[in-house]
Amino acid sequence: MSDNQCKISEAEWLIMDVLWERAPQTATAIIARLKPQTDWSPKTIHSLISRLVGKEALAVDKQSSPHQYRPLATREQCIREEMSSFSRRFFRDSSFLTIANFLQQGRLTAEEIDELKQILDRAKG
Amino acid sequence: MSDNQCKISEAEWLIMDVLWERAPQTATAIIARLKPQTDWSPKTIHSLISRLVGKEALAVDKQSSPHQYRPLATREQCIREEMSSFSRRFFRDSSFLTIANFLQQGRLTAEEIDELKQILDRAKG
DNA sequence: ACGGCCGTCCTACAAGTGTAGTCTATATCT
DNA sequence: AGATATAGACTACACTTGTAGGACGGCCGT
Repeated sequence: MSDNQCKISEAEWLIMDVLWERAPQTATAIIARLKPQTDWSPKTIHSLISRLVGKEALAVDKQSSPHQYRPLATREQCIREEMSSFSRRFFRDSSFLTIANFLQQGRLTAEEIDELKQILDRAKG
Repeated sequence: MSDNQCKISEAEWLIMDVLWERAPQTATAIIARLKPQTDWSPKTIHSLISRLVGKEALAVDKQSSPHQYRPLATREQCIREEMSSFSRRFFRDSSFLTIANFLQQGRLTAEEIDELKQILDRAKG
């Protein structure tokens, strides 16, 4: 049971995204960065940051003042977990079914379709 | 804002899946069906069913006794909502990015790859 | 040096979720 | 018919999530 279960909530992802973009950053910087896309009070953002530290998704550098925050996992790792869990919940863990369904619902340009086919070819080789 | 926001939780999805497989069914039948895959008490399942009725994901036929339950939306509709929300949260609503990422992480057989390419071809035509 | 604003740590509180128990009427077995 | 099991409505309770507020102690500007 070596966890590694990030379990980052929807609101918390916004914080993580800011820090995945650039790290480390202070709370104030994160607040400034999120100002345009959310209407959260700075207090709310502080709370979310604390929770993320609590669930060990973020590390704090308490030496520097104000504290600096930094993600403990890469976005890729966390995304991978989310994708796995999504496949498991909705498509009985079948990558094929998952992708086929996204393909059928997706709005894709001709260029994107070509690019996806190239990815598929590389996957085969 | 005509909702249609199913917002079916993870545990509730198991109930829905049973009824999407076959409907209508009684609580007892659902409980029996879920017996192998969960260790839920029958009470728990009754609770989940009630909540689903409450959020209008299930309809009840109160004429028959015991009551018969039936989904109010198709699995396809609900899955579509989940897929949209997943794309939005993790891939800035880009179908392309979503699919490309699933492709890169997916374990696919050669046959599945070919089939996906066919889907892509049909999508282009 | 003082008044404010901000950083940190705590606390709050409602809604949603997982997981069940109580109570009452009804249906079933013997 | 009496004993027993079940359904269905309601209640319970801890944990997570969204969304803050309060207290206290520094740093910044005047």
